Amino acid sequence: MAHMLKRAAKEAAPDPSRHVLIAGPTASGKSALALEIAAQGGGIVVNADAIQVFADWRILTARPDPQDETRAPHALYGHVPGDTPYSVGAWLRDLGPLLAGGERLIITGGTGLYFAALTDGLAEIPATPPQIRAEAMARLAAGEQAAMVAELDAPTRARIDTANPMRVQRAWEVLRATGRGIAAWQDDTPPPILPLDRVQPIVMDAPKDWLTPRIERRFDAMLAAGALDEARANLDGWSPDLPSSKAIGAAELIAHLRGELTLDEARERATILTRQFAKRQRSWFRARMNDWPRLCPADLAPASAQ
RNA sequence: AGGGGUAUAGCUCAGCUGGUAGAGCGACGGUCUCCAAAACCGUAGGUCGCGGGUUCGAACCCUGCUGCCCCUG
Repeated sequence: MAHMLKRAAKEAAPDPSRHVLIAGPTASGKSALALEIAAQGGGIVVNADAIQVFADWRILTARPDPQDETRAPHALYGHVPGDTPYSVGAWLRDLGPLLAGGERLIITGGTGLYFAALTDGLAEIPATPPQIRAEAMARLAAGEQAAMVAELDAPTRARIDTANPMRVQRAWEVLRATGRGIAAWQDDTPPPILPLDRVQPIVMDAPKDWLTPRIERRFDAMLAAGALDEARANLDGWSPDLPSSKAIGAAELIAHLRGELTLDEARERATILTRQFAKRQRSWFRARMNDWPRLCPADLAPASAQ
């Protein structure tokens, strides 16, 4: 099996001078492939996952472990405190110095939006002042979504999903903070930092029936690796509003420690959420990365491996 | 064994005085240019435990049976 991985790495990323992009759903074996590619051609493994950037919940978010980190340099993993807001824009900015460093990057993760920002570009919109975002969230909480939609400029209103509070909030705060509609900003999106034709992209095409049991096994492996101790360490002062609290399973493990869920219930809930998340990832990859070379991880990893 | 209760979607349950069924969760599909492991949209699925009866018409009323729960022995 290991030689299958070696061969796949060689075929997927034959040019050691070019950056590699590895996208794939959770638990699809991206990290193993990234490490193999690094072993063959060198490079820094760079995180492209919105939640693995956070320092807390290392085990639960399946970040590379210390042993993995001895096999290749890693970047943008766990470099943000769990209570600090983060976003695609922040990630692109963090990526800048790495790209300027000249070393080959192996950008690996499951956040489709991050890859889209990288290969398609991201509108350069000034950061929203915290007070304006707070106002937007307060109005949404007050049930004023329809009114906020009505306040948007027409092009933006036509473009965004007005039923989606997150999108309404974003569009509203951009208009409010900059005086210009988000649609106009997006129309001025600069060229991408890494056009697809300058990198070696790979998307893991993991069959659902192969992935589901892996997701379940991985959650048990996380528990065995100390996920509950991690939850215990995060218990004091934990809040669902913290940026890192979006890690799947965090709320469930905390609830279990508080005696609100049995461990089995927490496990059941967390694995369901993970499967649903993987489905959303596959939707994105199918729709937006159709032109990326596909790699079926079922062909190169033994079913028992995690 | 006797008394009482209950049986409706994969799961938990709604369904007023009879007009052939709904929700939440799950499942499945999709959307998404700055909270994206987020948020949102859509679809499917039920011989209403089984049989008989009353009625123009039964998930609902009557009756027999079966399963489960509680109480008493």
